[in-house]
Amino acid sequence: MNVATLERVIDVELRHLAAMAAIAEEGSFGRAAARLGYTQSTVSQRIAALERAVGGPVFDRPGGPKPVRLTPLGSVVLGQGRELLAKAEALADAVDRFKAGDGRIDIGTFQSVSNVILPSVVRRLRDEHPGCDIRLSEEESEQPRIGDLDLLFYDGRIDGDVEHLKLLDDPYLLVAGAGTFPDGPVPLERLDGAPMVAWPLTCDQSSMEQAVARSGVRPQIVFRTAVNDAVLSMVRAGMGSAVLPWLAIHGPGVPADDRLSVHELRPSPPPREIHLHWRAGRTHSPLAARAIEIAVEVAAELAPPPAGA
Amino acid sequence: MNVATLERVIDVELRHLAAMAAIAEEGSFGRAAARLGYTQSTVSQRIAALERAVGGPVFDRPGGPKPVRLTPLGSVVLGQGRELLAKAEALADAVDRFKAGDGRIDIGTFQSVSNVILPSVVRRLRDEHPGCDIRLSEEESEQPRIGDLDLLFYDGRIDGDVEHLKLLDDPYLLVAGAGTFPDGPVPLERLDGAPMVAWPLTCDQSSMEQAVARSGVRPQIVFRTAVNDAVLSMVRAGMGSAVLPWLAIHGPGVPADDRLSVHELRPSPPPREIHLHWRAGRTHSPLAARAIEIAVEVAAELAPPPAGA
DNA sequence: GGAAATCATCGCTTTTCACGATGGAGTCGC
DNA sequence: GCGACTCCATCGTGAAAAGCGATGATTTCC
Repeated sequence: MNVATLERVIDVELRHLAAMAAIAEEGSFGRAAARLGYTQSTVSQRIAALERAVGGPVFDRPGGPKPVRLTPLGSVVLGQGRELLAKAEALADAVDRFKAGDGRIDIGTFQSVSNVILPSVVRRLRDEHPGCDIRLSEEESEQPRIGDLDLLFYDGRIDGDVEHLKLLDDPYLLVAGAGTFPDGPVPLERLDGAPMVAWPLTCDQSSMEQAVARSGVRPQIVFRTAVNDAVLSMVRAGMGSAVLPWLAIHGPGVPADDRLSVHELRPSPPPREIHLHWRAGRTHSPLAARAIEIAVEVAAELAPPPAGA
Repeated sequence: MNVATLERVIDVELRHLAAMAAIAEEGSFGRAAARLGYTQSTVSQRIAALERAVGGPVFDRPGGPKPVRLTPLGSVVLGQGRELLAKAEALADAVDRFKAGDGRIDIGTFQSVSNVILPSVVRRLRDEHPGCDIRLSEEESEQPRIGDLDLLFYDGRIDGDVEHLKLLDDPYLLVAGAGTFPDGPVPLERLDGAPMVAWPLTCDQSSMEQAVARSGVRPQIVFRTAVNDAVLSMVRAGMGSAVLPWLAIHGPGVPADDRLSVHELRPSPPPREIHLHWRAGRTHSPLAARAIEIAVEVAAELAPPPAGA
């Protein structure tokens, strides 16, 4: 009960308890040693160390072929020790599961930007790791924050300590009601003063409109909505044309529609870049690492956006 | 995920986890080291060992004055690790409590033999160790078994692998209705053919009666009951006399009674010996060790039985 | 760009671990 | 009884690890 003893108690080690449990089950130091793959003398010393740590004998050794038996102190130690060993095994299991790719991943996405990529990523990730816990969050704030997210899809730069990977260039195209413009590329200046439908000024939309404005072209924005289908419907209805990224027009989930015609712009505004972000200097979980790989694959598999064509 | 890794996971040690927890709380290897009383290089190596064991980094070290941060793997390990540390602390507490004398003790007693000693023992033990868990069992079988009992009071020999300690000699005395015999010692042969009340033939009763019989004296047993008060009442009622141990007559709880007279017998049968038994070769719990001491004290404090007087 | 803070690494000493061999203690069978 | 057997403790040895102090590399802040 002195101080030395109290300090000693924390010196119990998992090996000691494992040896003790094996002995209690086998009834013999030697058999326990064989089971654990050690020699008898090693096991004997481990128990001696354990007994030093707890401050008293944990086994009575009758000698001869009689099995050793727990002392009352030994019962206390082993009772708690088994729980400790169970927790240790739980830790090992948790680590293994983690390394197998189970676990949780938090992915952020903003606006409807990444909705053509993220579903495929999620589907493949779930297929590979059925036990994983994928959480998506779509913050609608102007300035996205990476916060505690593992990964963040966004089409612009994030401030803060962030690394990023460009998934793809998504060029802007002009969508107009069929017959509004002749087939083929449309000169950008044709949009000056033209009625247009557009997304709100978030994400890359501002950059694109600023680029257009720098060319001296000032379209007349007659309606803004974040709902992509609404934009296309308005174009169909003749309310105006729209400049939209390739993915928003040809992406999965956008049906072909012969009431619309799509044109390149000359000169073309700089394409929207879709990036995948994560906090700098952070080690990825296997799940996050795989998610990045999958995102790259998915981006590459999308029909290659007409780079300069 | 290979075999080597799997084997490694059980190599996590409590010190590694303690270091990890301290670092996670302090945000720095160096401060954690100071808190734990080690040097920074030692803590650094402990974490390196832990990372080897779990197969990956548990902290991201941004470098410079930025605090280190858990990796996803680190979160998993620390989450489980804290539980492990809590269990280890629980083990230490349990050991300390055990050594302080808390815990459980199983005491066996048989017949009413020890009922004058045991209550005092229990009272003193509870006073010293309020948290202790004292369990008494009174088996009524002919042959007492020590089983899993820590201590067993009995007035005879126990077979099996048992050590014992003689608490006291309890001499037999003759109890008769006042006036049945003249004051002073009574010759044993006066009991030949005399009506007598007696205990059942358990414990030392058989030995005593056999000893009497070997002297050629054959009393007439007119009633047997294990209830001591009933024996005395029958003697008072004139049904006969009785040969009872000193404790059964003068023990606590037996009121003085001038309708009874007590005599020594000449020759006196061998005294009943009250023993305390425990399984041979077993280490006692502190509680059991103290109980033995107390039992000896209590036995000594009983008014000394008239040895030969 | 320099100062400060932080963790990793190296060389070194001390302690611990694990082994094989030996010895002492107890049990069982003849 | 008396040897054969089984069991655990201990000793000596070599390898591994813990712990320390000093040094170095990297990053942040001023």
